[in-house]
Amino acid sequence: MAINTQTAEELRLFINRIEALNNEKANIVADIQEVFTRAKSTGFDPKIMREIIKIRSKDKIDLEEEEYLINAYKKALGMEEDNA
Amino acid sequence: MAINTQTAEELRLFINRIEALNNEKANIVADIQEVFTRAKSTGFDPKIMREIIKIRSKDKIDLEEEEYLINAYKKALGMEEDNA
Amino acid sequence: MAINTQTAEELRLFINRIEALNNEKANIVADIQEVFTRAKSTGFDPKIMREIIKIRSKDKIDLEEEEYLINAYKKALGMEEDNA
Amino acid sequence: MAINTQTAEELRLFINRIEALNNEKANIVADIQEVFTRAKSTGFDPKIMREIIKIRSKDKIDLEEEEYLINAYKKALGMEEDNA
DNA sequence: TCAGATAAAATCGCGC
DNA sequence: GCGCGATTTTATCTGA
Repeated sequence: MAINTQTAEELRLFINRIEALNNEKANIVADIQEVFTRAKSTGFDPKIMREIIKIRSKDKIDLEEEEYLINAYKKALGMEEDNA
Repeated sequence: MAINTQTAEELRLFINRIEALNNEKANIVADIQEVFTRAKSTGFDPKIMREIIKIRSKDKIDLEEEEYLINAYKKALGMEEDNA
Repeated sequence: MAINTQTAEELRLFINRIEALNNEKANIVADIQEVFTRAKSTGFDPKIMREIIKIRSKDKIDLEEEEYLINAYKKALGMEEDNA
Repeated sequence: MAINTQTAEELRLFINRIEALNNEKANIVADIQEVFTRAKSTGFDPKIMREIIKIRSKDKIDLEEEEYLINAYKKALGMEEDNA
């Protein structure tokens, strides 16, 4: 075999570590799913919840820039702007 | 073989027809991609364009309902509503 | 506003074109659905048909992929790749 | 407003929980990144490592899938499935 | 920065 | 009708 024992062992450790972290990640993703499911069964709309979470995670400047662009495009297309 | 010639031929025709339609669909998807790419190189933001297209395809009532919910959730969380 | 008449017209053309292509795509998707429906009423199982279509589209790709993976393994083990 | 104090508190808890889990997830993703970076600086190719990890996670799934596809073919040809 | 790959999210269709 | 699984669409990430 062209690869030496030392190197093979290092690779094995890296791979194992990443696979363990991937498992942890999968567990957390499952937990998140479960919270959304419980929230839904309590009567909350998961889609709106995702919207809220997204808004809270984005900083205000980005949101304003995005909204500004949307309004500019709407106006260019002759659509009415948000006035609400 | 357990399946008769007549049936096999029918299946073959259905499959062929679907595969042809899938090809047409793939071509159209590629065309859409190309338009987005050209729009981008002209200076338009594809993400905002997608937003606009989504807004135009949704009817007004759905949008208002969604916005109403978002504001209700924001208020429940002590976040400020959109007043812009 | 940030978008002048010239630019607004360009944007309008891009959006219109994409919306038209989206409509074409929706029509084709509906056609595909209709073929599946007819096939089903003829006695074929749509799920199995989808499997067959998937297999047929993947067969060629899989062979190439397999060769690629073999080379990846070899490389990871310090063996030389096929260059043929 | 449509959401009373009790309900608002429930919503707040759900959102907080999800945001906390999202943070944990982000930390793990950062850890994974860091392992790849260290492995790369040790001389391993991250792309190949990803391939290996993918292969290892798919190996078992692929075997089950292959068997399933064989049955799909048999069924499509009117032959009986394995029931073992 | 950009295209191509990867992962996440939304949508659709089935069965219970 | 509602969750569940599969497909498709969207967003993020990586390497060139």
